[in-house]
Amino acid sequence: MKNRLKIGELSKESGVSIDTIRFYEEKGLISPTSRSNKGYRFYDPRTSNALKFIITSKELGFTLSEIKDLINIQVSKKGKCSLTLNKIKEKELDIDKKISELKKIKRTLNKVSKKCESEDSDSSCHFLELLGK
Amino acid sequence: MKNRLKIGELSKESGVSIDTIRFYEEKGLISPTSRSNKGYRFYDPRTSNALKFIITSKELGFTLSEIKDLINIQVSKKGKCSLTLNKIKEKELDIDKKISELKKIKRTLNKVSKKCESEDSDSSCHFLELLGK
DNA sequence: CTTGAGTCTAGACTATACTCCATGGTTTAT
DNA sequence: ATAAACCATGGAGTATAGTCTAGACTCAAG
Repeated sequence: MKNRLKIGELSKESGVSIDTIRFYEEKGLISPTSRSNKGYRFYDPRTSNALKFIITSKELGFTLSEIKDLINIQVSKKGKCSLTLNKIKEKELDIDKKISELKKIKRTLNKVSKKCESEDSDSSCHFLELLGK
Repeated sequence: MKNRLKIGELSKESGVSIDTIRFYEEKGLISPTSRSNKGYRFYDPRTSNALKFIITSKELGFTLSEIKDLINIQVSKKGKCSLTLNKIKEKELDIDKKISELKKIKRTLNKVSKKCESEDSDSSCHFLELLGK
């Protein structure tokens, strides 16, 4: 495994387009570890994991700006994190909320399936009516 | 409680702006149950729940088009759902995936907190390096 | 019965997150 | 050494999801 990748190689590794990689750099989410003397970007292969994390997080409803905050969390010496512990706890609560909302939607989908599979189903019954019941 | 709301009342109930309500109507997510003879929209108060569901779902990373699909799931007679059972099962799997990704991020945040709180924390340690470990 | 708040449509404008050129320099394989 | 493939910058264009404005109509309270 190469220890540094050009942008096209990183793109293939991660599945993220070259344009998008440069766009994320502009937005401060990732950056090349160095540049060639002619300006070519060189990346640490682990940047591919960072890109996959970005894609996943986007699918979970985080904005690029929120993802940037997550990526930039750094453990600092003597228990003083750059992003304070309180902010981290806040993010954890956000995530708990998301998980419980997803579970609610899942329960509703499950109720719909069950009703659909049963014989006594009722044509007037609607997703929203089952939600939260 | 009134049994029909004008758009401004629905907006106050739901916390969603009038413009956005009309925008969601244009996109087929919601609609007024009737109109006055002069064209004023009248809503069932339950539309407020639909709007709240839209907002929550957006925060979970669903697009308006996906939310529209969810809202329009209808249980139909004799076990034949308009959105087939297979599609519903697919959605359930999507949701399971989301939940497990969220749990992974939460575990990582938790590791960061723990490391920050402990004395042996290491200034070079980074969110992404803790992710997935 | 007027006046201010609420509503209508249509269309322009904005933010976020890309995506696609154009133009020009660089690397690499033959 | 030269063509094909790759990379750079800058700027224009697109999709999604709103948000705002203009100009006109309607409703409700004093």
